[in-house]
Amino acid sequence: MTKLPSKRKTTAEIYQLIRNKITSFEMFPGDRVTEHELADLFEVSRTPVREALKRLEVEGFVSVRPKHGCFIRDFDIVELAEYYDIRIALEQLAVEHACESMPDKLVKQAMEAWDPARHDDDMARGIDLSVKDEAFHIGLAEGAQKPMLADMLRSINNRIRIIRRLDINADNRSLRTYREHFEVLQHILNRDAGKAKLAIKRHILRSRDFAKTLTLTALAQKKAQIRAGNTR
Amino acid sequence: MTKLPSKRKTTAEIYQLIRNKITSFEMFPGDRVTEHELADLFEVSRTPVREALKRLEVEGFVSVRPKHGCFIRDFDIVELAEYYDIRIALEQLAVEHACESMPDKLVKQAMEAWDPARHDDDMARGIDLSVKDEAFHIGLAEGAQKPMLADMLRSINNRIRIIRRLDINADNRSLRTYREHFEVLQHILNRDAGKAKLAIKRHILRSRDFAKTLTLTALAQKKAQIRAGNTR
DNA sequence: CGATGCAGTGTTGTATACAAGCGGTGCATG
DNA sequence: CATGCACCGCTTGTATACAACACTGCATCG
Repeated sequence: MTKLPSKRKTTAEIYQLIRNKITSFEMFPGDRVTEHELADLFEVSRTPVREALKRLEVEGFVSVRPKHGCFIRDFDIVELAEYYDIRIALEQLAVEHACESMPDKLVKQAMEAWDPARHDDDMARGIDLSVKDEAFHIGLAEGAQKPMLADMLRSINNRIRIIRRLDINADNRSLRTYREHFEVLQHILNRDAGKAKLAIKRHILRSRDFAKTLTLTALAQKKAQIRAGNTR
Repeated sequence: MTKLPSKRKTTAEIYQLIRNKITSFEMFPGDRVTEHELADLFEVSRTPVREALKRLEVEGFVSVRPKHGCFIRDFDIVELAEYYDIRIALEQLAVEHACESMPDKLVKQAMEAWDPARHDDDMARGIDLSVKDEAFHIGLAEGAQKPMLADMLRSINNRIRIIRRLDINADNRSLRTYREHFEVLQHILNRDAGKAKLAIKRHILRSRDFAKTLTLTALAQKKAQIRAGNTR
């Protein structure tokens, strides 16, 4: 977040900036913003703001009411659960295909990366676990050579991130993640689709429960904060 | 396609127009178009064309290379198969949830609509089967009260339609569609998730094979046409 | 003869000006 | 006092002008 002497910003940058403002709770669900405000704020014209908002709209971050304004979309925990359900279905499919066609070499590479023995070292080196985690799940679909499936998982992750705004880093669940990922990979290496599918399902279910509680507490905290210092 | 005396067109209309040009093979995969061309063609400014293209890009119809132009996206049959696989996974999920929570009333309504006895009558009345078919599949997810799942199915259908450009109407498979849909609904009414999932899987697999051959022949025909009257 | 620099042209990216539509406010009227 | 209606401001939708950049082709130099 260094503030370089305001060079001309591009649409992609505006998109990121707004997205950050939403996910970091700087803009709260239900808030209304206008294209003009954002344009002034970022010191660009309305055009790139508009394009960024369009993109954010299809991704579900905001909804723009014609001639009226742009609203930060609300979300609910039911929606989150639904997305995790969908993830289970899709990732079981990915794992199944991976058992059939993911090359041993790739599987072994992934196993190295997720060897539980590496956990402490990774943590010490400040690896961003949320990024690594996402790469794992997408990687299964890509390893199975299902690019469209991978795309779809990416877009679901985008939407989940809207809801689950916290990163997975600072929790005590990280070692468990290594173990669970490693287990899935072992089953894939053994070409045991049944076990692999079960393992990935259990893993995602656990992530879901974890994400749910985490989100609820964070949201409650934020709401309390706002209620306390009602400076808007 | 009536050509009203060119009233001012809106972004949504431009979107539809371009989309039609693509799906009807008026623009062929690999073709390059510029925003300016399209703007002139439709007699609007570049702005709405640009927005329409952005939308078409996220939906996979075109890909715009920065500062270079906009290209009609190519596709391949492997991609099609992958989407059908994904559909199987998602629709099995939808059916499973439908068995749990879709109200009897909705199921019976759908059964009425898909009663094989109705087939001839529907055909005589010129019902658009492709629309009705899509409504069935989406309807299962909606009936199970999984709006996000329904959304996802919609977007997959969009992408499948890019590839499978022909409508399902003029074929000899329509009665079979009625029977297969009816069977799925029967299982849902009986709350037999196992059988329902199997039935929907078989149904989609059959659609897939059908779509594949249909697309291949249509594409071949079109290519032959172009090769014959090479008027570009 | 080949490679490389360089300018020209065409395309998208961005800024700005103008049009159109919706909502709210305030006034007039019953 | 309630209600309808007109006007005004604010917001998005569209048009146009300008900027920046990538590719192409040619000329020039090794």
